[in-house]
Amino acid sequence: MNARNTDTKEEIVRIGKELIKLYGYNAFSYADISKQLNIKNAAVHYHFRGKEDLLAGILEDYMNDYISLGKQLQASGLPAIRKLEKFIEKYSCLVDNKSICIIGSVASDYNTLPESVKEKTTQLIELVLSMVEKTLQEGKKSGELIFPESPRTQALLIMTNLAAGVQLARISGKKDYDTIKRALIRQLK
Amino acid sequence: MNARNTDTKEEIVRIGKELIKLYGYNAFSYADISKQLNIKNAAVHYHFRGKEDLLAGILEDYMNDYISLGKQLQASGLPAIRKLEKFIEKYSCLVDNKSICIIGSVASDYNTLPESVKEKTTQLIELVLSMVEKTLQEGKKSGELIFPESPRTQALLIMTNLAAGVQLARISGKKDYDTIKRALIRQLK
DNA sequence: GTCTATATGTTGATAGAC
DNA sequence: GTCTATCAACATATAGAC
Repeated sequence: MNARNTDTKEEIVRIGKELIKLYGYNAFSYADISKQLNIKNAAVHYHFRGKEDLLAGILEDYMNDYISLGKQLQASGLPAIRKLEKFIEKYSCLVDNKSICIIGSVASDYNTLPESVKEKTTQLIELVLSMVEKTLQEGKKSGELIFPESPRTQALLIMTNLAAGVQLARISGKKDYDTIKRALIRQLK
Repeated sequence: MNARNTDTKEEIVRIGKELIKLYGYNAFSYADISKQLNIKNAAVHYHFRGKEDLLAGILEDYMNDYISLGKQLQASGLPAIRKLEKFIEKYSCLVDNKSICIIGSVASDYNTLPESVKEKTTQLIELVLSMVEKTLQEGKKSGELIFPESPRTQALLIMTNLAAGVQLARISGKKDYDTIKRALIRQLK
């Protein structure tokens, strides 16, 4: 049963991650998750005592994802612009799935999030921002990338373009997102 | 009673606008509104049959706000950069009130919004985007503003910087938002 | 015309069955 | 250890009182 437990718990997190990007923290319920797993909604409480514990689990899983992506890009030896393009590609996928990024999702719902997880959202954002910042720094140093702002500021600009870009795309369509994406990359060379 | 009716209805919209920027459409309830007005939650249903009707009212009110702002700026005769700064100032106020912009709010909740209002969100975004676009165009023509992209693309970049900027500010603080704001203005000259 | 008492459904969560 | 029957609280919404 231990194997199955682990499976169920992982499945809950996987579905939770999908739902929070599709609907936001407040707009999905344990029932939405349990239905997909053919169990009762209350069963989710066994794996995650309350919804805020699930949210903490979801955020931790995202942090692991980004740490993993960072290591992968680091090991790839790709030029900085390619690393950034790989990163941006993740956002393009979100658009195709009618989803927004986890950062925009928790930021939009921030005032309603349980206190216990607010610190984790800060950590997640810092993690992602510093990833982008480092890659920009690297590209600037090698002369591969040219941009007027500091790497930190440029990272903020890029991240906000992407985060709100995927949000906008839900309403005004993928065309606007693609416009933003292309302009973004163009401005780095 | 007619005067009082109008008052109550206007008050409901005013409070609704605050709440949707603070918590999002799904995270506020008729009870949150009725408490502030010292009436019962069900009384709100008299003025707005259902929550989606209230949302429609809120969005229409925002459209009037932006049309009004547009006319005001147009009549001001200010240089384009000043007009944009006035526009950006609205976003700085949002940060101080721990709020996000209506566009980011409805975009984040878009997948859960009633079908009847989705078209209105598109109209609202188009309205705001075209306002910014026109001002950019005007500044470019007069040589006052210098930017590499088309006015439409530049408007998309600015709007996404602002929309996600205020979201980010909730979590990582106003400092990051101010950094974005300054970079934004710097890049137009 | 304006608002309240009440209904109905859904939510997150507890206690306990297997 | 894993999940289900059940609950109390809150959501939106209707019927009807004043």
